[in-house]
Formats: sequence, structure tokens, C-alpha cells
Amino acid sequence: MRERPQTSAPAGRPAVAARPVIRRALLSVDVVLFTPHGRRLTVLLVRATDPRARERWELPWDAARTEEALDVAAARIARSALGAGAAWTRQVVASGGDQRHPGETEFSIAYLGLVPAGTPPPMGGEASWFAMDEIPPLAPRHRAMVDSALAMLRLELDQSPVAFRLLPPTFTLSQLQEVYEVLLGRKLHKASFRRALHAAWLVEPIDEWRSEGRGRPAQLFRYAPKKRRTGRRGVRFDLLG
Amino acid sequence: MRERPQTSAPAGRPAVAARPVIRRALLSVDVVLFTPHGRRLTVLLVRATDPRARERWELPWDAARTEEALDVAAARIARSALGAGAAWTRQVVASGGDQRHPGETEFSIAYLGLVPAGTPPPMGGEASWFAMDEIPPLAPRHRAMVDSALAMLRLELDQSPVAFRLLPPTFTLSQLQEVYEVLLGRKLHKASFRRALHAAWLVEPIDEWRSEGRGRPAQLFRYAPKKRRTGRRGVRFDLLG
DNA sequence: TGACATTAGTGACCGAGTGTGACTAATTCG
DNA sequence: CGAATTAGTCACACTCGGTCACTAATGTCA
Repeated sequence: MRERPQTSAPAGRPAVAARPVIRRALLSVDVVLFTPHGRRLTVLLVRATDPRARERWELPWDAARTEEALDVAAARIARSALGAGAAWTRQVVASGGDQRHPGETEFSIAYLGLVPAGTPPPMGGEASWFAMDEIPPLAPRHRAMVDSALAMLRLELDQSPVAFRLLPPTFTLSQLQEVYEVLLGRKLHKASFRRALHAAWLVEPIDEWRSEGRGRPAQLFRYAPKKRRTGRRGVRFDLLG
Repeated sequence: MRERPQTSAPAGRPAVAARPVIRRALLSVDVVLFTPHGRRLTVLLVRATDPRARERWELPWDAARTEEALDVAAARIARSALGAGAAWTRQVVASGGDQRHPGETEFSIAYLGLVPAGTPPPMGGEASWFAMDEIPPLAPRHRAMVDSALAMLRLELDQSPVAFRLLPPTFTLSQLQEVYEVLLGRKLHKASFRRALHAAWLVEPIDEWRSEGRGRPAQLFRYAPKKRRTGRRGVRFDLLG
């Protein structure tokens, strides 16, 4: 799943690469960027900048700066590692010194970022997408952040329309369903999925069709939420756990 | 709603009170403790330790210690402020220097804690419960933490059985429903509530009845989740927002 | 003491929502 | 052409959730 390092001039990741590798920061901001690759969810990792690092890969991160808000820092770090900004970010978890950080920082704040499908990592092989089940060894704190970020993403899935952030501006309903299936980790029934989607007035069809190989061409849709749904319903004890 | 400061010897809050008020910490851990008082949700505030503080009340907090995990610190701070430990804690949010902290710390990590109904604050009037709509002026970062903590609590409400942490070990179903109503901020229908609760096998009746004033005495229940509910259902687009 | 208010608890109806299978539609491949 | 494949819809059965109506057990008060 890891994308081949393109054989080109090493560019990209200016700010993160320029981070002084010796200084030991008290607080770091670390970013877990997700994007779908086919039926698999992938995470962006960058090569360890410190040559003495125990692991060869790590999450994009940098020391927190006192003059910069945390979410601004997360956006900056994502942009440095990816070249482009994330479509959506959200704070995940703060963790302390009981788990080792690749930069030996005392505390860390992890952010989650979503990147639309098809966004390549910058050239030079300094950053690559890894499927969730093929993630190389990471420092324990980074490994925990990845798991927490995925859990947070799944939590967020039925609170905000995050799935659309993982898709290009126009997409087919099969693509959308595939994203939901990847995030939920289970298959969904086509008819149910479309019925619920239609009832929520979240997407609108555009006058374009896309044919991918064999089979009937699919209509393209765009995310365009129409109404406030008044829906909120009763207490759902059945999904406690 | 604020409880009268009992006129007794000033005890309690040893660790927090002993915090050096001058030292400017980089990172603080702040705790938002909730408990229900009748039909209102209340938050624990302590008197500002620094006499030069702009606000007279603040959330219990302390500087983060590098040798102590964050959740351990939160538990310690809760115990210092309340005398007893919280029944459940959860990390809420990390915030940075764009909002003023009463201790002028650069970064803060907020924790949410639930305290069973009926737990009094320690003697001496150094700590009191305040209803959500009667919270005195707080430093902006603390004010934001309270709001985030309530939002997180409501989110958590249908993910884990947190409501039971706000009740004593045995309770009536009316009490349980009242807690849900306070947390959700709306009335629930009795029959629906009980039907859903019964179907989820979360509580079991004990052989005791309690009569509170007039009306039929209510049976007491205890939290005792029985089965794994297999229930998970389809995508709920309708509650996106 | 007996009517009434009050709170607890349950049964039943009904409409909306959900899981499911079966169907039609439009394309590619051989 | 027909088979395979993917897109899209319909209809049925069942569940779930909102609601009303009723019974039950207590305290209050005339």
C-alpha cells in the first residue's frame, strides 16, 4: 500500500525537515492524516528526521509554539508534511510521558486530519501513505495516537458529515458508500444506505455520469446539505458500550 | 444553587491549596467536575488561590508533572478539590495561549469528571457546586472548558453508560430518567424511556422500594449490564450536524 | 373515612424507520 | 447476441419510537 518513493529531486516538508532534531521540547503537536485508497484507509507517515531514532517512520509533528494556537499548529504541520492542507482537522487526545515519543517530548497533543482521496504525498519519498494494517513500527505514543485518531474518526462519523471530506468534490454514491464501509468496518445494504441518504437531503445530483470499467455508469453527486433535519430522537441505550 | 459555606474549620484541598501561586507553568491540567442537584447539573469551582486573580472562582487545576500521567494528574486534582475521587473521568480538550488561564499557563488540558449525586464539597467554603446557568465569571479558558466538558458529556451519553455515574449505586427509574433529561436538556417520555431501558438489559431491580413524599413508592434498581447487545444499526444521516 | 392529587408502572396502537430480497437499467466483454 | 457487472429502485415485513390511556400505590385534606 505504501506508495513508491518517486525518483525525483527531494523537495517538500520544509518546516518539519528544518526542525532542530536535538532540542527536547516539552509539548509537541502530532498529526494523523487519513485518506482512503480503494477499500483501505491509509495514514501519512514521514521518515524519521533524527537518524538516531529507533523507528524509521513517524507521524508528522513539531514542537508547540506558545504564540500559535494548537489547531493552527496542526494545520501548519499537516501542510508541511503533505504539501496541501487537510480538508478537516480535529483534536484527538493529549498524552503524557508514560509512552515514548520519537522526539522525547514530555507531552503531546494529537490531531486528526482528513485528506480527500487521490491526494498524493509530496515527491521525494519523505512521506508515504500506509494502510492501517501495514503500518510500520512506530514509537508507542505515535502508535496509540493512530488508534485514537481512528476511534475518534468513527465517533465523529455520525456527528458530522466527515465522510464527505474523504472524497473529491464530486463522487458517486457507490464511492460514498465505500467510504462509510471502510470507516465502519462493515458492509452496508445499498438500498438502506441510499434511502437514508436521500431522506437527509445531504447530496444533490449533478448532470454528469462516470463509467468505471464495466457496468452501468454512475451518476455523480456533490455534497450540498439542504435542510436542518429536526430528527433527534429518543435515548439509544442499545448502542451503549 | 451554590451551597452555603459551612462554618467549620478550613480543611480540604491540601495539594491544590499548596500549589505555589507565583510559578508560571507551561502546561496545566484542569478538571470540570459535574454532579446533579435535583433537576440541575452543577459544576465544582474552587476559590482563586492567587489573591491577584481577576476572577474569584476557578476550576480545580494544577501544573502538569512530567513524571505523572495526565489522567493520574486529573484524578489527583479531583481528589484534592472534592475530598473524594470522581466516579468517572475523561479527557476533554487541550487549549492554548489564545485564551487566558487563571494561572497564566501557556497550554492546558481539561478533564471531565462525574460525581454521584449527593456528594458534598469539602468543608470550609473553598469549593462549591454551581448550577450551569449560575456560574460566576471565570477566566476565558476555564469558561470554554466548562462548555466543552458539557458538550463532551452529552456526546458520551450515548456511547457509554455515563449517566449511571451520576447516581448512587441504587436509584429509581425516575431518578435515572431525570439525569438523562438534565443531560439532554429536554423531557423524555416515560414509557419510551423504560421500554428502551428494559430492552437493553442495563439495570436490574432490587427488592427495595423508596417512597419520596406523596405518590406510589418507586422500586429501586442497580446498574447491572447483562448482555452484549448486538444491535448496531445502519448509518444515521439524520443526526448529522 | 373517602375523594383527590401525585407519582410509579404497564399495555396497546400507530406511523416512521430499517433490513432485506428482488427487480429493472445501462454498460463492457466475449 | 447473451452473460457478467455495476447502478439504481421498489416493495414487503418487521422493529422501533412517540403517544395515549389505563392501573397501582401512596399522601393529603375535607
